[in-house]
Amino acid sequence: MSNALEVAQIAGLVGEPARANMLLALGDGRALPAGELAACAGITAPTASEHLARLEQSGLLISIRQGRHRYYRIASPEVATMLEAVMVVAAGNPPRMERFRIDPELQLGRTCYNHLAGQLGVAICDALIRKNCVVLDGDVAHVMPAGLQFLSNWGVDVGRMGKHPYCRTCIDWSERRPHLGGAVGIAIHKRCLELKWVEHHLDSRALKITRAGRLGLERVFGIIGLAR
Amino acid sequence: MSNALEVAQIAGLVGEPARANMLLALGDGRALPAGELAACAGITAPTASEHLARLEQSGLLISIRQGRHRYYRIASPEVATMLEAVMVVAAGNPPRMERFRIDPELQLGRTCYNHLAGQLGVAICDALIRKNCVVLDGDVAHVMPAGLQFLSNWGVDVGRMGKHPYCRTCIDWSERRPHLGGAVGIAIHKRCLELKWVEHHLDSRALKITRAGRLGLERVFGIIGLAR
DNA sequence: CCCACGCTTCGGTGGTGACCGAAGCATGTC
DNA sequence: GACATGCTTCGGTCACCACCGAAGCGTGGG
Repeated sequence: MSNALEVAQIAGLVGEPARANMLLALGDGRALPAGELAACAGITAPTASEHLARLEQSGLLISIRQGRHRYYRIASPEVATMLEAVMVVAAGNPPRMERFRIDPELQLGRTCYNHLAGQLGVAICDALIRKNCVVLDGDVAHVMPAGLQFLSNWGVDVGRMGKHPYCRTCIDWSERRPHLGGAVGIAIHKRCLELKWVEHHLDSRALKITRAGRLGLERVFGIIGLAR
Repeated sequence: MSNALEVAQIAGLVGEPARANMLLALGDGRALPAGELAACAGITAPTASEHLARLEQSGLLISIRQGRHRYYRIASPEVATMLEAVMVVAAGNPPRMERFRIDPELQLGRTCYNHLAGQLGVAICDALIRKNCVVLDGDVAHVMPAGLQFLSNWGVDVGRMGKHPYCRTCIDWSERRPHLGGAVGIAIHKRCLELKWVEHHLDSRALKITRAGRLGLERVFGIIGLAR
């Protein structure tokens, strides 16, 4: 069965402490830069780069370049499922490991390196598409004239951010829907913080949507019914 | 996260072609002896022995000694799930691998090295327990006087099989219920063949239950409602 | 335009582990 | 009791690969 070779290859990628560390660090759906993953694994940048390249080539991770950083994330729900299944076995049946699922705390809103992710990030992205403010095109998003106007009215000056990663889409495996990254995504996040629509919770990733935020999101973006 | 070490250890066990071959060969719930697994993997007995010992020690496989053979099988549904999850990733998303589930052909009845397994094996074991013919005790089964009588009436002389592996229980991960192995299990299988209650199907593992078999199983054992 | 920073590529080193042959042990068979 | 069979243990060999330092490349900031 030549199949066993492929199985062994995939499992072998996970079967190395440094790589396992990196994969587990990405387990909550975040995208992390190579350098940080190297630190997680306790190895130097060259070694990490080698590992990450192999993980990407084999389809376990995907990466996007953003400036001089390169963000890696889990490639698909299938990969997440596999990692979870390995964790279940690794934990031994009795102790009954906590699952490799996204923390409920993070499900609603979280930051994905400076921009909004989770259900909130997806909802905002959807709203902007519905309003013809942005148009998705692969992994980039084009901000339409209506979008410039809309965001400007809301207090985000998108006009004078000339840098390359203008507006990108970003998908993590836990939500299978895109949210907005890039400079525009970062600006939206910043504005939400200014308006106190969201506030950072516990650690720096989880976001709490405030009462004002719920009202504002409904009034400005037409977003209703976000899970509590 | 020390957890990553354990994850890597488990995944690393699968991440070796020889071991992956052996695990996949056991994927349909059978129990196979070490020598046969060595052949599956294309390695010599010493190497296979080493691998199998590690797989058992880590809880991926369990083994029973039976005479001078040692039968290995998948230790738990969790392990099977993990292997399946790895196969899904290994196959790449597009080709959509056939699942690591028991062949439906084998679900109803199959042989587990000379004795009956699958739903049929479990049903017979249940019936004998219900009739107070056997009592399970860990991985051995005691045949009660009523059982000697019952089996003798049915045409199986259990009295003069004095060998060690008299009657054992055997659980494969696909059915989570025991069936009978050992000399008694083998004799039952043999008698079913003599009576033409079952016949071998396609390859040598899948069993077909004949019309006479359904009638007989109901009349003698009180077994009804086996899936078609 | 130059420097700082993050990532990648390149060689070279060291340790781990897969593998086998030979010998040993247990079990079943004649 | 002697032999065959199946598995295990033991040593030794070899290949692979994780790892790092140094150098190279591209991007962003001053």
